[in-house]
Amino acid sequence: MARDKSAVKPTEAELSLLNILWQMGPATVRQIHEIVSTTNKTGYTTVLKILQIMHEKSLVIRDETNRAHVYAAANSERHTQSSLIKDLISKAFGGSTSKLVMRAIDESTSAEEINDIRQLLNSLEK
Amino acid sequence: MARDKSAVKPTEAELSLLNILWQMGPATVRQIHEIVSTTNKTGYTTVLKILQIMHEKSLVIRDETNRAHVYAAANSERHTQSSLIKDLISKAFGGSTSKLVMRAIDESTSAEEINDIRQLLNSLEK
DNA sequence: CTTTGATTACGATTATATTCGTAATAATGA
DNA sequence: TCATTATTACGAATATAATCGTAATCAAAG
Repeated sequence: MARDKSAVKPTEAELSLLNILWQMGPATVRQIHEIVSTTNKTGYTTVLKILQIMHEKSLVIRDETNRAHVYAAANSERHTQSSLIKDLISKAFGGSTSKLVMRAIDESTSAEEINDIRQLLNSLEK
Repeated sequence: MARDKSAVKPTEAELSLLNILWQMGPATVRQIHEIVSTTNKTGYTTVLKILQIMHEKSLVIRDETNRAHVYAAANSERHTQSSLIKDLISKAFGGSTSKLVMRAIDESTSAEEINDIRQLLNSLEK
């Protein structure tokens, strides 16, 4: 049976490519690899292969019109972030969002970020 | 070179055993397996093997005084939760805690949980 | 002491993730 | 056309994770 698309969790390497795609928008392997190689030594075909696997998993969509295929994230950054958080909340926080938030905020959290969170809470209906 | 202990991230199977250990306190393989088998069909030796690997990684400590070794989590739940969150924040939220909190709170978050979070914010110095 | 049962140790198997070399293919321009 | 270059396709190698069967070991009961 085919795995439910929404249940697909990107691996670490896949997530790093998604981050690039969310930032750049649709891009070729070459463009993506250019960014990747600024921070690590991963080879071109490695990036290509990961993108091909991501395509099989429907984590990215691919425009094959031109010789150099153009890849784009299949899901929004927001959607993916939500699913990663939900996963972590269920596996490490007994399903409690507030416990996660309590752990997320610590001495290293800047006053600015705390303010942002305060404003978010103020803007809630509940 | 040996991997930095604090950098060891439990795998999914390992985290599920840690959850049990945090809840039960120190326990034998048999006790742990008993809990595990209420929710899935994992065999006894599988649980044993994972615990042995966790011991090598220093994710658990082991009391070998008796025939049946007694395992306990090496790090607190709090500490582990913090490190898992920091990891997620850096890999999926560009290092921004407030972005994570914003995604964590959604329509499915209960009013109680929101209140808990409000109280946490009120109790902060910043 | 010896048998029986429980436990740990070990190694093999399977699955997934990551990496990259080489081959095949397509496009370009000389 | 044909050689060169860029790109994708394919398959293999390595690493880690997860699983479990079997062997070795130990302890308790008889």
